[in-house]
Amino acid sequence: MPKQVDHQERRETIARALWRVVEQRGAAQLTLREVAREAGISLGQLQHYFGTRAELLGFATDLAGEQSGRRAAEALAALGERPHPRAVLRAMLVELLPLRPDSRVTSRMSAAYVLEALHDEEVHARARGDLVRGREAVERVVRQAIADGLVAADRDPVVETDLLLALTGFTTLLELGVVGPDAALTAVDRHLDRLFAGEDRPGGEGRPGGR
Amino acid sequence: MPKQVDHQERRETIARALWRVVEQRGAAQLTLREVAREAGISLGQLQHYFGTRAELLGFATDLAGEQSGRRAAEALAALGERPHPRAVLRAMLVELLPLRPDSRVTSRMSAAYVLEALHDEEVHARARGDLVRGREAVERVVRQAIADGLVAADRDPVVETDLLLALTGFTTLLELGVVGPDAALTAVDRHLDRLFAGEDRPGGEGRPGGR
DNA sequence: AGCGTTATCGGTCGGCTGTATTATGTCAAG
DNA sequence: CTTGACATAATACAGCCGACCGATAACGCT
Repeated sequence: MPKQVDHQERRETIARALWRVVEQRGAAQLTLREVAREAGISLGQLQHYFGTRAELLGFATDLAGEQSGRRAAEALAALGERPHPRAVLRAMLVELLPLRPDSRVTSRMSAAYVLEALHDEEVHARARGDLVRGREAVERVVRQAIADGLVAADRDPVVETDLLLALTGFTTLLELGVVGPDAALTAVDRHLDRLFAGEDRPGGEGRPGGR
Repeated sequence: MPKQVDHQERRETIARALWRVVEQRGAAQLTLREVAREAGISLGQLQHYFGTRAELLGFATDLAGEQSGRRAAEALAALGERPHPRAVLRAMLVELLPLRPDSRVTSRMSAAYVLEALHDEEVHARARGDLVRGREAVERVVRQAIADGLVAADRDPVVETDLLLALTGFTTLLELGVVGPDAALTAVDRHLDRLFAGEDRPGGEGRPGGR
């Protein structure tokens, strides 16, 4: 069946098989043969589309990044024309947390990616660049919210941005089942409550949510 | 020199060599031969003390956990007889973040550990158990602080505990150099400020700290 | 002094890895 | 119908892995 084949589509199929391997079997089992088996193709065929292992890894991580970005953009678009900054920040955070299958895959991919980045100069630079860019996007929203009077003026935008990004620490807690999705979302909402509350509602209504 | 040898000490020496390998070369390079080279011993000798790779890994991670716990206990002891709960929580959080060489090692160890835990039933149970126990310790401090009136009574101890633990999300930001140690500490302090401030000081004095 | 125990080493084994090479099959254009 | 480019498969290969083994030597004890 070697009729002309859509290379890009083939490569994406293989990359998705790689994601499944990483998610289900772990980064240690990430071998060319395992990916080929998961994709239902032969090793030789895989190598026909990716000459080297590094090329496959780069393509798969890039695709995961794009996919994650696309989902974030869709979530933001669903918020309407001029969404409340609080909703924007919430959507960004929710997308980063492994709450739904889609974001769980990319979350695990980037976890393995970060771990490798600690010992690879080039990967480190790319991972750092991605994160810095994300940070800037969050900080812009925070600054605008302060300028619009939605967040108290004495809040330091740098500190608030850092605290928001640090909430991705829920990832570990969620993956290990220490907290449930509802508890994580409740905590995120409380944090956003306080960020946007000025001083009128420092606490919360106290719904019984949690864990 | 086969004079009688302190087995426990030998095993700890080897475990520390393993830590160095994980920290400097990465979890992917974690092989028996590499550890033996780092420890300056032969592969055969290493296997004399650890019959299997899994045994070595278990011992090394256990030791890392104990070490981390010991450092946390020391930090707490240094706070004096009846320390302020705020200082207790701060010390716990600081110990979890990769700010000093010691805690950076254990931080990376546990990062690799968590990543493997996602696909290994037994490792998952142990990692989860450790984290759950840590969570309970934090929640006890939070509840006591509320009972003592140091934290506003309308704060949900579960939510506050989750938010505190989520601050470990700074780990990734720190390791990739997206934020500096000073920025992370500033943000942690601000969060604790607000937790212990009731409603009199919802903001902060606004020192120029950061990044 | 002699013997059992412990420590250390080097080598070997089967297995798995990423990569490369070769062979076979399939299609479209000249 | 031939030719050549593409698709797929099968296999080879060199390297590293964890596990295992036997030889050797230094001690502790009797």
